[in-house]
Amino acid sequence: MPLMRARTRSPIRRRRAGSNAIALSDVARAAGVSTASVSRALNTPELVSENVRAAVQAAVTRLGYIRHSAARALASRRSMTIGAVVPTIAYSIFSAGVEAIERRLEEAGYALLIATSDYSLERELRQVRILLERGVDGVILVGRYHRPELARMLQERAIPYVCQGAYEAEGPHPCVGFDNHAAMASMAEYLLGLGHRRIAMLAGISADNDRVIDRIAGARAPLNRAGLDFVPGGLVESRYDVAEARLAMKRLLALRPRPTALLCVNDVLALGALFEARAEGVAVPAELSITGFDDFDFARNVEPPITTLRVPAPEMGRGAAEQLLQRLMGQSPPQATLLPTTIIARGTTGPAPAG
Amino acid sequence: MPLMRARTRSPIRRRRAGSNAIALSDVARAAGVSTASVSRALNTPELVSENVRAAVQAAVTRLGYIRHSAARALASRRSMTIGAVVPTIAYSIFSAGVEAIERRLEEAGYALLIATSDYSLERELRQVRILLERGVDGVILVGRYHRPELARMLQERAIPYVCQGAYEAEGPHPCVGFDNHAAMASMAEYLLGLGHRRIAMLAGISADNDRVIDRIAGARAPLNRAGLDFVPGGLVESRYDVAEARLAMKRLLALRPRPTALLCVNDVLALGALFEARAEGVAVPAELSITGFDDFDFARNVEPPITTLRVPAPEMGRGAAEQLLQRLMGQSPPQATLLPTTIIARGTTGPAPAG
DNA sequence: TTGTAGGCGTTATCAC
DNA sequence: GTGATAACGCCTACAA
Repeated sequence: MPLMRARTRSPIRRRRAGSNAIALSDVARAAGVSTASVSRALNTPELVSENVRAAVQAAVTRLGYIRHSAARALASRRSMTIGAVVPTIAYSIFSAGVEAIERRLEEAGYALLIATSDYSLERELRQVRILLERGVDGVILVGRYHRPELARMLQERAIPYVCQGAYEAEGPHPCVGFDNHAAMASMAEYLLGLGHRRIAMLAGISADNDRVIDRIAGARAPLNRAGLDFVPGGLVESRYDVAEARLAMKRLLALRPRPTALLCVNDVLALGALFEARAEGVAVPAELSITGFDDFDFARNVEPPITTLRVPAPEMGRGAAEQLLQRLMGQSPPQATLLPTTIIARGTTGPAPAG
Repeated sequence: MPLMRARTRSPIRRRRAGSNAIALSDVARAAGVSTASVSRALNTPELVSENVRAAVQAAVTRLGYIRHSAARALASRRSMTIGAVVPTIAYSIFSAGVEAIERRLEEAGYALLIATSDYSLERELRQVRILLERGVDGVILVGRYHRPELARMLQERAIPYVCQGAYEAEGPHPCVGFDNHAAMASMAEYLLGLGHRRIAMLAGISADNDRVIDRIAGARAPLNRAGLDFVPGGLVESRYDVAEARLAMKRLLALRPRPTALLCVNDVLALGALFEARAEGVAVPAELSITGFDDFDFARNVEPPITTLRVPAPEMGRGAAEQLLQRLMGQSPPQATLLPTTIIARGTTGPAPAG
């Protein structure tokens, strides 16, 4: 009996440093009930008598007890935490989405761990690994493209996930979003309808980015159907930054003959294009029509207000959270949810100039 | 020996549902070492032999082991998680700060739990309570004003915290930021120096918001020294939203005689003011000078570019994270860190019109 | 409805 | 440098 020996040798009970915080057992003692009852009173009050509930409640407030979620997570095998990986939160479309996710999760008692991928799928994968270490119960991603290991890791651990901001009816990933291809196609058709034939495109960096790729292809489709394409040299990529967009726009404005219309992949790019056009003395929309994408705050307030396409960012965030919560409760929501987008015609577009 | 009895009764070892994931003990078995050695190989590799390190490493990758941070948190009494409460992440100044915080924390192996207060101190307090339940090791807040219970809760649990975006040399809270009063005072002096005497102010909602209050007082100070004040009816509050700012600006433009200069509490408000002025045909800066605050992306790109005051948002975020990390490592960084701001004179300000 | 007690996956203490 | 093994604070199957 080596155990006895050990006990005999060091009769003083071993204690780890710094366990000073009030624990559930302290509440139990104060309330004169068992720890199980305290746990139940806190988590499933309907399973406990009125007396116990009141006593526990009183003890909790008196002692200022705060639950220890690491211990809960360990024992219950659920962390009540969701992870989200977004490209950046510095662009209002994403931050609006994240805020919506957070609000919905908060209602359900979940916390949100946010990580940024900086538009890199490799970094996205690393971030998901970190989120898994953190024991998230579910994951929210952006877009259709992901490293194959990512889904594998998630599926192996049976961690539900939802991709937001894109839509793919038959795709491998659950998603809630809109059809980027169709949306941009409708914008291109709108320009064609205005009589434009010389059309250019200011895109984001397409590497790793399905939304950009879909939007470029979406713009091209109706052009091709009309026997057209972007003007030669008329497809330029730029980071999502007004200053960079202006630089890219410089190149587009140097094309001869100049395009009469420009499709931008988002509103930041459109804003940069608009500023640069104005600085170069190019009249918008008289000489050049410009379209945005997203409908962020400033789109409607610049002069002229930007014609753009409203993207349902908060609805997507809320929808993604909702779908994840349903999965977490064992339900089977639809694999893909399609949200609508609308073209908002404002002041930066007009009929193609004559000639 | 009741234990023996129990064992005899149910000889099959009890197993909780779903403990399917690979645990550290699995790695230990695979590597042929003890769990203690695995733990050491992972956390303090310098304390184990090369052999053990290699064997553990191999087993980890072969099994696809991922650490269980709840268990780590429980055993080590540190969650390696920091909480941050910001008013909103939908405004680029805050999202830039949050991104900077996140980057620095990531380097140090900490995760960031983000919560929003929506500019309410009450909600901020609730969010901190939730963060404490989550077992955060430290907290980052915004501003000087907080509910007294907040600091008490944090101090009771010895959770370090830092307030960001404001500066108070002798204040009760550790902080890293700049002096809102002084910054806005310098802007007011700048306008006085341009000869303006009829000055108005477009402020944010001042309730619960020390930054707004400090900036209003800061603007007033040099005016008062010059025997002036805002023009009657010339102090208006608005939410941080371009549309709302335009509404507020309408009232300011209706004042007679009209102010010749307007101090805005941030760039969003300045942008709204600028748009509204233009819509009303008021020439900026010929008839009216407008100043912003923050220097967000669009400030330099609108036409005319906005005169504003650069706020070191990423530096504050990084600095706050840094200071917290130091506290977590048992160091004692300065209680208050002051960061510089600079006026950036651009196109929305000019000399006061004659007469 | 309530209590008992084992186990969740790690870390850290102790002994070697 | 390494191994054995008590905690860590809570949840929950089971028994009463």
